[in-house]
Amino acid sequence: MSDMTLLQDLKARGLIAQTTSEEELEQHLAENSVTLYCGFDPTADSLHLGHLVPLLMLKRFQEYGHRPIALVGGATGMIGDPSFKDQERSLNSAEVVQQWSDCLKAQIGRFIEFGDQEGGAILANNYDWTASVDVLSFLRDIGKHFTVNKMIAKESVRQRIEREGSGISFTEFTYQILQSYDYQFLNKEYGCTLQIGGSDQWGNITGGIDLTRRVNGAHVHGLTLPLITKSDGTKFGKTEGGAVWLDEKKTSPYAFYQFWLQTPDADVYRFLKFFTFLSVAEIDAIEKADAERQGRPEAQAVLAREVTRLVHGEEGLAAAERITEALFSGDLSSLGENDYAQLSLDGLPSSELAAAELAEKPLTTLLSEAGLAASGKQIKDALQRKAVIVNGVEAGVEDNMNAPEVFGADRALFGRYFLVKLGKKKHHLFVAA
RNA sequence: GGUGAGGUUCCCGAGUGGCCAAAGGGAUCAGACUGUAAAUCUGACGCGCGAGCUUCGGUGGUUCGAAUCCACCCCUCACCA
Repeated sequence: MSDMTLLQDLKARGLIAQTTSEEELEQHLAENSVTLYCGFDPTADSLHLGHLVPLLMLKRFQEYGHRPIALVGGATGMIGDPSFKDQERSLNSAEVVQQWSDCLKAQIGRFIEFGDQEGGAILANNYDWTASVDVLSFLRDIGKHFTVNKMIAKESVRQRIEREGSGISFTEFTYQILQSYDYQFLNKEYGCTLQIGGSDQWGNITGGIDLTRRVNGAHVHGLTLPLITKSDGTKFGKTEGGAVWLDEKKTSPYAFYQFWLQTPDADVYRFLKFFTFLSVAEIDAIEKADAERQGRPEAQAVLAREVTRLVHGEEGLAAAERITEALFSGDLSSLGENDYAQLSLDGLPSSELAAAELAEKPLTTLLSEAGLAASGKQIKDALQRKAVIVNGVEAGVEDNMNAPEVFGADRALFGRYFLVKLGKKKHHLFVAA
């Protein structure tokens, strides 16, 4: 850790989009062990990469001696945040939100140190203090402090109000009040004086700051993180299969590792600053070394290693590296029988192969069912381009109806394994039943 | 409740009786080139190995033939009440 202040470090990493008065915040952080919070609404049964930056941000604050509160939005998740969404969202049932909240709680626990010690984090759920508030109290005690004029003026909902072809329900419109109430409550209850969130949360955060001042008479702060963008303009955090999740059951450590390994050069140094705890100086050194070397940069490997370790631990990282080494070294013969069993345990996609089915199933069906492509058409395309390799042997279109031979016992490794490669990066292990 | 504008394949967006599985763009996937990068070029892109099958908010109807015409219904938006 360098002798920079926290804010200076965050700034150097490009992790600050906007803050309330920077001098005041700097001073506040210098003089106190600050209690801060960040909310995570349960919109799925797992957090995904979009949540990682704020999550790590809480950790960064904790490392500087501050106390984070991770807030699970059991209440706000029932309403739906309209901020910069161009469409009204459908509501999830109470049971589902409840269940998702529990999932998030379990995940968040892995990133931050919880407990009673100095700086020990707190895990909260806004459902606990929101659910019991009755409508009249809500309207009189909280709603009275908001003017609709101001609420409408917020950029985060303006487009929904102005834009033709959409609208906003009263329910979603009320979201900002609910979130503001959280801040006010946490300030009163835990002395929380800083809220952080994505840049889309600025409107909600300032709403909470105003409410806290009005109700508690306290001067509190806000800080937002930049939206993570990719240099080519496509959305960050998506792969072919959709979002990259933090839950290892939804995105295996191997897939997670691969995601980072494939980071474009143009983004990788920025991402190192966002997603790892390596110091800015160290990252700059890597960048410099990469620039001087010809060929493949080191940065992606470092990034993949660091982030995978953060999210999946040493074991997850080891598994991911084992598979990567086995599949991309180009040398299948180095793998022993046990290694194949381990591959599937480590999270390489795999499935069983029923010999009886081979005769009637074309490869297109077989491989698309295994998840190597979304449809048989795509498999066909790959076959035509010689992009399907089974245990090192190319399969072409003419083999399509020839599964019994392609997956013949004589071609199996150790009598039962078939490693199928589609394209450069997709692998699947078939095990003869 | 009234008036007007709309609902097209993942997204945007053409298409107003056959030449439409439906232009164009984006996203995505694969090939070449590379470094499991970018850029570029090529191909695919509703489903099906195939014959073929199922789409254009919904349901009926007109027609040899409908995404395109008609009726009713559902939904969205805007303005008015």
